Amino acid sequence: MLDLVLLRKSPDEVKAGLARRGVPTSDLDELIAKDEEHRSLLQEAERLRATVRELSKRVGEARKSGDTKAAEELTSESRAIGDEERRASEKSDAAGDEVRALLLALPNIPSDETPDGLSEDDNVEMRRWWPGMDTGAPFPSFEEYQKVPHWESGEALGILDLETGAKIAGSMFPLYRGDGSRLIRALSAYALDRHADAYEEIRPPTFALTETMMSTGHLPKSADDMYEIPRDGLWAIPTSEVPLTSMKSNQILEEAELPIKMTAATACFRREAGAAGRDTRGVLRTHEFDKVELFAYCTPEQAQECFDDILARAEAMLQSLGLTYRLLSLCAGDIGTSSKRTIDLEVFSPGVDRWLEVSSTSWFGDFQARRANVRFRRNGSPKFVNTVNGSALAWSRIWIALVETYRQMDGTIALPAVLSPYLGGRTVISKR
RNA sequence: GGAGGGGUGACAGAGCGGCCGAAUGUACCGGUCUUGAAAACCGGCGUGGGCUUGCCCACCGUGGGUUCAAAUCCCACCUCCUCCGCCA
Repeated sequence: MLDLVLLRKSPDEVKAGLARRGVPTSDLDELIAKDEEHRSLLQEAERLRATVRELSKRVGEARKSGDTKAAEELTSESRAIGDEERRASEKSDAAGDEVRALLLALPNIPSDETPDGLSEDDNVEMRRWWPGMDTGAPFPSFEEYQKVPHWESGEALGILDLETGAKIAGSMFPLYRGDGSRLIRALSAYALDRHADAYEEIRPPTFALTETMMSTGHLPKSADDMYEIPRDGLWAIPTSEVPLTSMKSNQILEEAELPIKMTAATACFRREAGAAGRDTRGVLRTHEFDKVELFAYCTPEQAQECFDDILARAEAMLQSLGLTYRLLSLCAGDIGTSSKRTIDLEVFSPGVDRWLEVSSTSWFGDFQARRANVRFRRNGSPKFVNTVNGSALAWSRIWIALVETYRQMDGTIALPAVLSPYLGGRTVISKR
């Protein structure tokens, strides 16, 4: 949520910032007008309420001194003003709700580093990494036996069974089996262990209340992209960013506690309503996937360090797995609603011959903290914290890259040695 | 799922419908005393909002209701604890 005070003080700055994401100036003018209306209604309601309180106090005094007649007069006067106050409050509250709804619908202001542009075509590739790059090796040219899409090799090896997944839950709900399943589990364990030095491991609930979904900015905007359980007022989380961001909601932290860094491995659920029919092969895009998230509550001054650390960890994991990837700086029109700045990591998949998003690191400023009401005490007065998060990493697409990149001529898959401790000492997946 | 008991400021813990934004204690901040510290003593100490900066308004789990007036009474819900039942 944007700072309403900032909008009042420097409307032009806010307008210019949001224009970069395609938000029309008229939206902000509407909000400013509604805010002014709300405040004048509020003043009127508060003035009446103060009168009622004053009169009520005098009723008590009159009663105590035995002046029944005065008490009755004051009571009826107060009653009349009370009715007036009720009507004024209703108007004021209604205007306040409208202000809140308008404010909630607005996205965050992109940071200065965020490149201009309105669609993903305007994202900026920052750099690429591939195994051996440091020692001068050229960008990898993959062998023919690596250029087999994972849905073919996965089915052949018996580690991926999309048909059965679809039978159980519908299409785009994958079913991994045998070593394919174990690989997912290994990746989560490997990641959590790597981050354990600085990030507290959390196993949060998989579902979250509507209010919780609001705090990250997933609601009200992206309701169609999420699975809802209306009977219980719950939503399946699209990322563990949701529960993690709300862990300290409505709390005032001590500045000395910050930054608070946490990591979580959870399933993530996405309806992919806007992407229906796209990337339907294999596990390129699925309704459910496992992901390890890195998250930090921090001061504004710490945000850059936290952002850099999360990005560095995501990159280090990709490098340790020997996968080719690139960094994309998302443009103003492509960053998420709540984000000020986002860098995506895309892994190269030789079988599909495409770059696949496997990580997204974002700085949110105080946008989410304002919604979740997470503050810290500085010089005695509370301020909103900053939130930063990023995936390290999303496994279904890492699974793709591993299965394709490490496919051998004989059709087996020889995985990197770092995973060996998590795969019972083995690194080769072959047909069983 | 059933029965009972709780949810008040950073924490603990009071609070006959009006004098309660809320006693008291602890913690915290400032001061006195002290070579220094501790102790003692004195003072301060919630959050948010509005405007004419001095005042006004809101907040005692959440949402309704009763009343001239609600932390206090009524209803619903959430949540925690104890006991019973069921259960991975």
